[in-house]
Amino acid sequence: MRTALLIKNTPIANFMQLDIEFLHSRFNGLFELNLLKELGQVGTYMEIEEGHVLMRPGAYIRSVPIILSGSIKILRSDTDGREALLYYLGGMDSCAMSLTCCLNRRKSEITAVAEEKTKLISVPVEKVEEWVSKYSSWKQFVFATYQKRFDDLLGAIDQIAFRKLDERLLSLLQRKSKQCGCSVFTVTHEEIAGELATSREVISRLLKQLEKLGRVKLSRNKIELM
Amino acid sequence: MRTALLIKNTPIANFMQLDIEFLHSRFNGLFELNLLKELGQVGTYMEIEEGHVLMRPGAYIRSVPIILSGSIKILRSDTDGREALLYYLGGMDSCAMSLTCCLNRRKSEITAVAEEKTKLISVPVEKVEEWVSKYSSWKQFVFATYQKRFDDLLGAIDQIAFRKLDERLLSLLQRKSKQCGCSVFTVTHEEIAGELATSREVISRLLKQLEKLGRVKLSRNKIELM
DNA sequence: GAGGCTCTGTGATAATTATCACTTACTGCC
DNA sequence: GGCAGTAAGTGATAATTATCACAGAGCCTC
Repeated sequence: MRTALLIKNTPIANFMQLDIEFLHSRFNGLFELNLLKELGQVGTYMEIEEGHVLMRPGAYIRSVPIILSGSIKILRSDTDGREALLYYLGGMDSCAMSLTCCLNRRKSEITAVAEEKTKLISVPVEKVEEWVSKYSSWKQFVFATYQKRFDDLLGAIDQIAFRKLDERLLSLLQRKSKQCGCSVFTVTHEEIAGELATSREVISRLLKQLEKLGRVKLSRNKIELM
Repeated sequence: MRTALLIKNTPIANFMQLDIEFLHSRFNGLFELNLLKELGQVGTYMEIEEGHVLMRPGAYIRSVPIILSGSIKILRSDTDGREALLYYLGGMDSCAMSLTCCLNRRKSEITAVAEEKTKLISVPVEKVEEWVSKYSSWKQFVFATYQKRFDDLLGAIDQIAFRKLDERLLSLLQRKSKQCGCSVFTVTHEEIAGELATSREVISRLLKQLEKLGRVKLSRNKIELM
């Protein structure tokens, strides 16, 4: 069963207006003042619950997110339901896929899921394009986003192409631990299997192996990294 | 031995000045006239022999190529010499990695090899950046390049993460056949193994299997796709 | 036509990963 | 406490991929 994500499709909470002080404190230095003003007018603040699916393959994308806090994981899905983790989006990150899709009016080719409670600003597609010409800081931001995601994808390919599953598993656990800022985190073997494009049994076994080596401690829905 | 590529490092031939008529015929509609003029002044025309290595991991990149004809394959290498094909660059394509590196003065993280005799224009790094602000057609070109390479990488991940080696092999052969425009092409099992991040023996066996199925015909340095 | 080089074929075997079919464990809820 | 539902553990077995160790084939050169 790879549809575990789908049933956690909890609603988005806390829409609110963006005031300029808030934006200024967050984006000062990154975006110019006029851009911040426009962002305040047309951007939408959102809080996304953990597990919420922000984007699915085939869906049209009408906005680009800028993550303020929390994290979003981006997965690639193939036709028969298998998945692979591409990368995480964290603070001040944005999504290259949504940029591409917005700028070209294309459908999403990835899945985006909130890994934890996440706060973000959503920018409507028309502005994404308009601002590229209008604000040099936005143009820089868009370039930087492409570059970061490109690097992330190269990293994903390194893992998938060159590393064995046990190594990939360990580095995924380390990333998750880093992300939540503590050594113990909530995750099922099934979910990990999805991110590493393999099956649950395989992950269960590898985890048991790691536990025997004293690298992790396992319990239901939870993994502690030693 | 994965260094087969290195020994084919034949020199670049035929530097020449670019005249405006030539550029116009190639880029008409894509680039505006003033950009074409500048391109003629600072761009360098090159013909690259098959097998020439244009770029290696760790090298600084001082120019961005625009491919006029032929094709370049882009490989990712890991620390212990293994390689994986990322994508091909063909007509009017450019390389996102070199853009990223140029714009950030970073070192290359990929290998680029001419798959066949290739003609290209090389644009110096300073201009790449300058033109993004100066010419909207260049900005569009850079965006489009990022987007295309991003898609290519997603495609590479699909193959590596979700497909079995025999399928990947077959689709690689099909791509090569398409590239050279004919059903028979020159390649060694070793080279294919490098592109698919596996070993020569594995490829030899899979090819034999395909031959038994009547999908290919094998001979030394050559594969014919049925 | 005899070496020498690279490329290819292949047996034997191991390591890794995948699948099937269960069992067992944990949690929440009535 | 009993039941339902999800998560995790595990044996058996298969499929896939990797490695090692050669043998033979094709081709170039002297």
